[in-house]
Amino acid sequence: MKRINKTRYALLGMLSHQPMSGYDIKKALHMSTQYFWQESDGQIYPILAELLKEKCITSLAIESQGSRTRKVYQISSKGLEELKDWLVQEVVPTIPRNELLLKLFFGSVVPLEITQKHILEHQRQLKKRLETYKKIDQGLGDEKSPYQLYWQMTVEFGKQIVQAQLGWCQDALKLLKKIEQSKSQ
Amino acid sequence: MKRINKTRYALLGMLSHQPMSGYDIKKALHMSTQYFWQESDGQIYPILAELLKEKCITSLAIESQGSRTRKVYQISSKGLEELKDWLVQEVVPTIPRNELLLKLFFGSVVPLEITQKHILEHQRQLKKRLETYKKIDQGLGDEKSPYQLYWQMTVEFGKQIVQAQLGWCQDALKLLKKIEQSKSQ
DNA sequence: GGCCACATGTAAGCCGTTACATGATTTA
DNA sequence: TAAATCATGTAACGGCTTACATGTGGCC
Repeated sequence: MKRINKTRYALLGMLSHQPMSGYDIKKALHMSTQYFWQESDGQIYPILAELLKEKCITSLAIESQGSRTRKVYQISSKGLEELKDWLVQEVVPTIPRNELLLKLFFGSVVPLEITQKHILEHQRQLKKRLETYKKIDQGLGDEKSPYQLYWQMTVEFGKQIVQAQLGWCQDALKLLKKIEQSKSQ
Repeated sequence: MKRINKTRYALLGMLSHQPMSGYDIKKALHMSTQYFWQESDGQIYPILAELLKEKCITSLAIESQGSRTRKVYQISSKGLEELKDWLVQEVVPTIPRNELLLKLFFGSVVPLEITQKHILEHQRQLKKRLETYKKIDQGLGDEKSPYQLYWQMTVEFGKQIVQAQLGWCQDALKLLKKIEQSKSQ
């Protein structure tokens, strides 16, 4: 089974919302999908060039100010078809690696406090993330453009996951404390 | 910042529990960490050889039956130190990509039913996964070896996450149905 | 003047999966 | 006798990150 480059679709997808430059896409991804999809420079620019060559996108404008250029791209009908073809295909399930859980799994090798620290740090980050979600929610406001609704759904997903993890953190910390006490006796 | 090969630590970690062959490790990973850490053949065998050369593990036994050989490895004190060094280091937070959410995010590009189908399929898989967790729980039973407790914690994590996602699936499906009805009027 | 954001790109190189190669043993 | 499991390995290749390279414009 050939692996497909999903970056293509992330780029096409963003351009399906509105014409943008590579830099714009990067920023937009950071704003909206930061917790489930990121792209790096090393991917964005080369693949954008590829898409242009394949006529999946067209160069809408090249704005120049001095030696500073800005290339704005627009999705073409061919690109839109390709995007749709991918969107209707079944999601290929993949198991992401979780380093925290791997360290936890081998927790018996190190002192209990190490695991405790990892969980506390995770908890801290989760709380920060919840704040970000709240800000996004406010930004989304009551507008209901067709794609803001779908955005909202992904944010809701993130919130649920984070809250579940926060719950787990509490339980795990409690359990560790209990073990700690039973050992010190 | 150099990227470090975490497969090393997954292998060392498994060997810290007990001596095993590459094939054993693969099976053990599948049994215990399948939902947050997997390794493929193409990684396991070469890295096992590397670890042996660096004396982080030793070859405990080479059992042969005909032309079928089985190499059992044991972690060395050097390997154990390396494992511990990694375990105490802070977890580097990484955002895993989520293809389901990406397709959802671009949901406005395709008919509503497509998104519905993706979520239903996800729901189906989550339910299957819950069953697996229950089986693992039964297998873990009441034994309390030092590392089974940590295993339990990772299983608990998985269960929480899955349940949160199942809740989200219901909400999302309800929302989609509402939109569907308001459109058909 | 210095820092940050804007803006586009290239190159190196690891990481990891997939497919290939090989063959024995057990089980239905 | 066919299929599944046991068992170890290699090769190809793509994906992706990181670091490098370069320069402008605005703000404090």
